[in-house]
Amino acid sequence: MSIAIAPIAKIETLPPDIIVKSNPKKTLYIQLTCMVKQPMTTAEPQDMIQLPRTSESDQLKRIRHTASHVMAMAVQRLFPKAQVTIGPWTETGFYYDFDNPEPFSEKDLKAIKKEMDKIIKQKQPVIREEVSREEAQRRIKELGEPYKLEILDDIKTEPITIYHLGETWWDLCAGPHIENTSELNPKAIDIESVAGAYWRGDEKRQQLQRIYATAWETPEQLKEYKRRKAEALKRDHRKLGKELGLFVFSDPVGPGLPLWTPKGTIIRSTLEDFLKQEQIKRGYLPVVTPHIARVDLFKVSGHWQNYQEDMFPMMAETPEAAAKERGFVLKPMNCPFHIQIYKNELRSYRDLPMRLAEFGTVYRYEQSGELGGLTRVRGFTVDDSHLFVTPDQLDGEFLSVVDLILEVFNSLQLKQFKARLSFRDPESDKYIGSEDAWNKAENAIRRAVQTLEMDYFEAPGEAAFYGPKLDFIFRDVLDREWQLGTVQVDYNLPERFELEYTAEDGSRQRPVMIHRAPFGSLERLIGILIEQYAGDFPLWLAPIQMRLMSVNDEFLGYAKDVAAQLRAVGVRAEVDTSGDRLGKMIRNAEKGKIPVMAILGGKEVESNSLSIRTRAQGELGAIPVAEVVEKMKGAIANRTDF
RNA sequence: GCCGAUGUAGCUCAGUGGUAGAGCACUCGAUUCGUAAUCGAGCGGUCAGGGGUUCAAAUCCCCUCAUCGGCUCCA
Repeated sequence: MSIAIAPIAKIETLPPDIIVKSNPKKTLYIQLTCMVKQPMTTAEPQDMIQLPRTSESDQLKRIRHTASHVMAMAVQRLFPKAQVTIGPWTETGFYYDFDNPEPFSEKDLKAIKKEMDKIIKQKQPVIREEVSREEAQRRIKELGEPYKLEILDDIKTEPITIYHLGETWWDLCAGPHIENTSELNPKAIDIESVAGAYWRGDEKRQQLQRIYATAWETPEQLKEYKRRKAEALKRDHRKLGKELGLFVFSDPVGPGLPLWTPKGTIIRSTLEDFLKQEQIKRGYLPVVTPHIARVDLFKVSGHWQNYQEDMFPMMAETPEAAAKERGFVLKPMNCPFHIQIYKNELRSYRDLPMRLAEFGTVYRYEQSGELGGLTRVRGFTVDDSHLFVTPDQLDGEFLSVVDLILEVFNSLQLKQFKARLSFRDPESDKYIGSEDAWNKAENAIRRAVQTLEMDYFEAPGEAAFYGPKLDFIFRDVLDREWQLGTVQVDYNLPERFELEYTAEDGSRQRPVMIHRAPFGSLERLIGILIEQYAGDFPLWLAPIQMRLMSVNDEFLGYAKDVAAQLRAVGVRAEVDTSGDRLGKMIRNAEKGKIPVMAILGGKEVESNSLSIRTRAQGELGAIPVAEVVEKMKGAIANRTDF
């Protein structure tokens, strides 16, 4: 079979992520992300000052390596009991992890910065030395720093390089460094924050104190970096969501359980309607399933065994039932429900592919420290669909799902993302199913991204326990990465639930499942969208699309009349009846980020027109009402601007 | 879950042991106004919740809850 894939609109991937994580498991991930096929550039606004990225600037690497040593030296001068561990650069700065009996306070950070400035002024030379493994071990033992011994064990090559800072302080380091601390500018360095971090990223091990800091070539770069950070904070979806009244969290309801206000709900349902339309075009079938089910359902799927800790506790009618694990649970996934619908009838190959789709709300008991805004919540809605396909249909269906997802991103102007092939970790035993099934599934995904000529990277160990995934990763304003869309190939759940269809020759065959969600989570998507648009939703998504303002209340009747005409054709229009002066009404509409404003007075009433002002373009002058109605209708339908 | 910080009116915030404040929002009154803030008055608080110290606690101490920054986790 062949499938038509629409040409993919220009897609920019995020630049490779080279932030070094303390978790050794993630080292591989870091290296692989560097291998994105074509290095892409970030869409930088026309800023006066270009900020270099550490990964692209040898000089910044040197500055940050040395600055981290200066910081570690300062800490050990002020806190003699502090042990040093690792201190890598990141894309925007560097950090250093210390084992200190007491956590560092804000005051300590200031003192550390002062001490750093002192060290820099002392013009300490940075001297590279190569030593043998034995010599390195001897010196570490002399110092009494056990963490360094562990680090040494990880360094596989010889000789071992040591960097000295002045006469007494040194650290294991691969470099490169600058030659003298006098090359650092204290005014281009800043200590930012302190946080706990586990040694080697392992929560069972010692928790260290991580100090985050940043260092630049010039004070101007530091200033610009801080300006951008402050700028980014303004578009934080938690801040904008509150200001624009899109959603709220309420203590009595509980953490991680967002309440959607009317304005936020309009955005939600508009997104839902948009995707439902796309799905109808592609032969999806709508289903609805309940929020709870017997725990047994999730025992068959394996979720109970794998994720019991992360599910809301089971509801049982009696203590006896609870003891026997007989009860109901809030669903953490929709797939077992859709599987039951599939199983309700004996399916023929003629029924396949069968694409069951639902906006299904799931509940997961996320760790308290993980909750945050809309990006990580305990109750969220997945634009979930499960495709039951014959093995022959797998490739074609997979491609058409990815095509849909890219189409969705394109419509939402989500242009920057990374495509991650989340495969199994060959070392781990948490995965169910046969080697053969996994290979088939992983190859299907690889074939798809290669057919589509997408930029992608492979991430071993990131697969779901039942199958590999193609994940679409986006960044928030604080540069944190979040998974939105996902497509998963699954041979295992059909096996566990004993799914079948009757083939052409009359034999019983097992279907393959594709799990897919373009949005991933409606909550997370809207969080990302708010930040992406900085609250300025495109016209078709804007909760209020037009506000009409009368220069005085003499013409309110006309305003209400026109608003009714607009609403009659599906435009979300409203009238400002506050009685405020025009300037104030405009200010309020601008602050509310309403895309189109219509001002009217005697002149407009006389000519049956509206004076249009858009947020994007400002004053457009008087336009006849009929034309405004048509333009609004057209722009909303075509998802364009007024 | 772990480390740290924070929690005062609907919102943004001031108030370091001695009578709870400001701006905006809201309500009322006046103003009828042409492209980002008209003027005036009024309403509004168990200072997150609970316990303790003190003659006296928003303020000091303890516990709980929530939020924020990290770490860990993420079907």
